Amino acid sequence: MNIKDVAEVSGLPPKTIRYYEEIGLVRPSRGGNGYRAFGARDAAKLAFLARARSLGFTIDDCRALLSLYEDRGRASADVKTLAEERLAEIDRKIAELQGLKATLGELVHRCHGDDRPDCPILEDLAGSAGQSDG
Amino acid sequence: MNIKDVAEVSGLPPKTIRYYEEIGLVRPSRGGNGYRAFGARDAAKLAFLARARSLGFTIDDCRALLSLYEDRGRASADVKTLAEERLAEIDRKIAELQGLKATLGELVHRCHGDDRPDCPILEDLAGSAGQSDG
DNA sequence: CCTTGACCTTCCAGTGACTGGAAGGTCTAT
DNA sequence: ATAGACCTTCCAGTCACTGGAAGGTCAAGG
Repeated sequence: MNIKDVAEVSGLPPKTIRYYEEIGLVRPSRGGNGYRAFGARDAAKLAFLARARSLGFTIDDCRALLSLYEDRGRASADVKTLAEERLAEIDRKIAELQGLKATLGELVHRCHGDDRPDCPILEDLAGSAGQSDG
Repeated sequence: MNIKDVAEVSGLPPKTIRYYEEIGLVRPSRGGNGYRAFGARDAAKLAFLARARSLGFTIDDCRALLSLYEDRGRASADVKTLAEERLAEIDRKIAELQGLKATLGELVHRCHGDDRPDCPILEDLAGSAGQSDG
């Protein structure tokens, strides 16, 4: 399999696959012409990576996950721990975004949004300072 | 005001303030010794930037917001539009994270997390491919 | 054999928004 | 004079790619 085929199978762009080789996530063999030659196991690994990345795991997580994935004697607890950490981070981000949404939503709600210059959004951004008209 | 003072007033680290100067967001004057000299208006501008960034506006948004902020004849509708776009993006991100959370949460829930190797999380990541034991 | 065009290769640079660190100048107090 | 806190610039790194240039390879068609 050349890189374009494995890209289609795995759902990752060729550029990303080359990058993953560069950082040591995959190690495809090479043909006599210098082309990368991907086997079914490479393809599976890349699909695994694509899925893990899409679930919000970092590249470092993926590295750990991959070695767990390939370790027949792994403990599922190790995987679960990683996933729980990711979950906690996702929760943190959601909470942060909801805070942002509340603040910004309130500001938008209070702004009449017409052709006059007075605007609660700018007033909030300016805070208590910078109200001079200099 | 030297950079450290304006950093304390605005809540932005000195490095970030230098960066903001580099990209043209602020233009502090300089003393005879080459030190940046920040006035009250610079401080207000930086505080404005800190607040806008913390609300999720990009640097480009901030640029637009700043020029609106300094334009006495602005239309509040322009500000509102920007804020609404940011709000929509926040909503998109929240939805995406909630999807992630649902999927990952379900996987975590189904993983017993003990010292045995079988793990629904890895099975999901692997998808239908790559189930060989080679 | 030659051309076309799709593929492949490597290498370099850029993204966003900083952040860290090195090397060196300035200020203030003692 | 010296210490230490501050300031300056410049370069490199972060994260995970992504774009593009320059050039090599392959398969099909004439």
